[in-house]
Amino acid sequence: MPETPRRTHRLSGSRYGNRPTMKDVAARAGVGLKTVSRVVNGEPGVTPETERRVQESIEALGFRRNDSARVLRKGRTASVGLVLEDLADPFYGPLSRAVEEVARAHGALLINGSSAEDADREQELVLALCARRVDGLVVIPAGDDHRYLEPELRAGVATVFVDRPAGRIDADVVVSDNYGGARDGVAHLIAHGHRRIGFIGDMPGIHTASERLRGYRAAMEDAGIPVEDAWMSLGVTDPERVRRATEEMLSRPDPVTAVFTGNNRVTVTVIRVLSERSRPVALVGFDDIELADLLRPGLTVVAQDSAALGRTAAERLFRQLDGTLLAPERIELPTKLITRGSGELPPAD
Amino acid sequence: MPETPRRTHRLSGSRYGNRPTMKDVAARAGVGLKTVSRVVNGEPGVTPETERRVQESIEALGFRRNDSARVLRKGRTASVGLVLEDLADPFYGPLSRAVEEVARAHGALLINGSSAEDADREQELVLALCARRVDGLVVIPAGDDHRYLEPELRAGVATVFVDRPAGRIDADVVVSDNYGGARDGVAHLIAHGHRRIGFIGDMPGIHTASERLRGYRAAMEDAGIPVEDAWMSLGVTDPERVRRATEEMLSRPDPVTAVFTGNNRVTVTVIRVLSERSRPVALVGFDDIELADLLRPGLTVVAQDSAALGRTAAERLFRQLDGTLLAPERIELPTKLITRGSGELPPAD
DNA sequence: TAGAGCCTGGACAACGTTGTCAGGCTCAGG
DNA sequence: CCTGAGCCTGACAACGTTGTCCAGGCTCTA
Repeated sequence: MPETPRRTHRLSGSRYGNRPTMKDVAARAGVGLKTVSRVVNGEPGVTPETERRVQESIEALGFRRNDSARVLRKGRTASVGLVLEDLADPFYGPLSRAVEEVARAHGALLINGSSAEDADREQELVLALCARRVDGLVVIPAGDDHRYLEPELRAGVATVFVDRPAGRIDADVVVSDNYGGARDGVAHLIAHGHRRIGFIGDMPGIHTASERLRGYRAAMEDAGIPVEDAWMSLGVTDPERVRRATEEMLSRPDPVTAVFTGNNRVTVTVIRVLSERSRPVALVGFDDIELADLLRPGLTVVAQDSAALGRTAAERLFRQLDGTLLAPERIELPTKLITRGSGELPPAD
Repeated sequence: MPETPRRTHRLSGSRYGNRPTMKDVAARAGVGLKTVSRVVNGEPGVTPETERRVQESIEALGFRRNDSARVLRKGRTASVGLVLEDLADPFYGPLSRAVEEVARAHGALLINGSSAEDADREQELVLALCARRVDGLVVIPAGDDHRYLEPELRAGVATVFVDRPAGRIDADVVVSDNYGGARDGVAHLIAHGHRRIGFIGDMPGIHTASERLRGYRAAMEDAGIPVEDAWMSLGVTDPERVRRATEEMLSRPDPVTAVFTGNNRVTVTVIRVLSERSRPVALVGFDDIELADLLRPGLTVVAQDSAALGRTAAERLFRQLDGTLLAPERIELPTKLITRGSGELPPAD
């Protein structure tokens, strides 16, 4: 990481960090160093009069305790790290916020970083957080090998993986029921008379994607419908390619009459494609989308509760820190089918 | 803040934080402490052979440098703080991500917190970040008095306010052209023949809200249209009340034929109300919304570029840290009118 | 009035790292 | 063989805080 060595000063001559310390406060108040510490931390054993003098001194100097030093001494940082894929994705906003709320309730701050779906960057971020000695880590994995975390786990850094399981280590995991959700969603389409159903999802290397694909296959098999390869498009996620994939499925001599989309980004693009066509095509998407109810037809989705994922993970994290928790566990949260119209369209054969 | 005093241990007897230090690494490798430091920091002056031994030792022990100690020594934390209103709001996701990207380019981590639109909580968060000695702060203000930051500014903590100006202190500010954007949006409605135009926005105490209201009034005045009080609904933001306010405007003997909404949350609710009515009502909203193009009619908006706000602020922050920057400045980013249909509906008189 | 016990305050070490500085080694040149 | 230059290496202090421990002064009682 690039350092910034040179630094001209914004203020006259004073060094950066030339901030008042407890020593300065003590000198000004005419008390000992430790007395200031006691006042700052609300410890007992200080006369009201002394306390007043110290407080006045703190105000006057604009003193703020240096938590780096405190952490060094105490061993706990009262901060937790969150590594996710992309904060700008509407799926992660509520998740992050939920983690933050739980952290706040435990008096901890949240440091977060986006891995941009890159395993190396994930590791770099996680290790940077560990170097800062966060008390705990919530990780939405990008990579599939997390053995690099072994020393941290051994050292007692609380760790919870969310949305996707950890790779090659034994750790707490909180995930949605991707398999069951997808199966239900596809079964819903089948129940409305569809037999030729397309699936557009992410690379099967991604755990959530492969689980959803598995759910799709299971629903089809349950209904005794053989799946044709041409109905599935995997690893396709950028808008242009999703568009092409969708159009191909719809232009076959035997076109699909319904589509199941594997995540919110894919869903959005497919909606665009379908909205340009006259023949109605049924659609169920994985992940809810804002305004889904305002589309015509309304969008039927398999919704996962991203805030609940974050909350559950964070609560588990702090239970690890309490020592309340023993063995790593895998928690699966249910998904919910929300019908709004697009999934209930009959096949246009 | 509540501390968690008790703590049972996850691992056998070892204290938490009983992690290897440079001293341990040094002992195992049979070298001096400082030599380890040199290897860890890539400083020159270490024999390849010595370096190898040290590296081996680091691997074996799972050593990670303790950045708290490092920070204490060096004075810089290589982290910046971001305080915003609510990470779960789609407006802030891209903003936060943009700040993170710039920080990353400068080798810094991002710590963020949500103020939940509460001035006390904002201050609490900001001071917590200062206690951690973040190098810089990006703040989306909830409160309107930031004099509590004076000691930090004096101490050289880089600070940039975004989206709304700072209160009672002199600091860098990056905002959208709320006034101009609203004026353009309303003028757009007027240009399409509307004269009775409603405005639904947040409390005028919020800077962005009052600026947008000012823009509304200006556009009306420019067109020589006297504004009636009943056309304006201020400080109304929760869905139920927005709904009522909208319905009242539309049910008057002289109903409004168009509505200008002051932020994305209001817009969404108004869309819902309008979609239930048969008579078409024109709508222009402040802030873009995902899928706005898929609605029928498409939603016309005054869009601000939240990522650009974040990027601009963060870049300015690091220029402060470079010492490149001198006087605090106010930067205004333009907004963009995106026409998609709802704003071009003619008045249904 | 003296002694016991309590309350307040402060001196000191320690946390893990980095900057400074000096010592020891090697090697070339005289 | 000696000297000096140059390269590695490590001892030590310092960063700002908190935990431990002790001293001094006070109050209260016998």
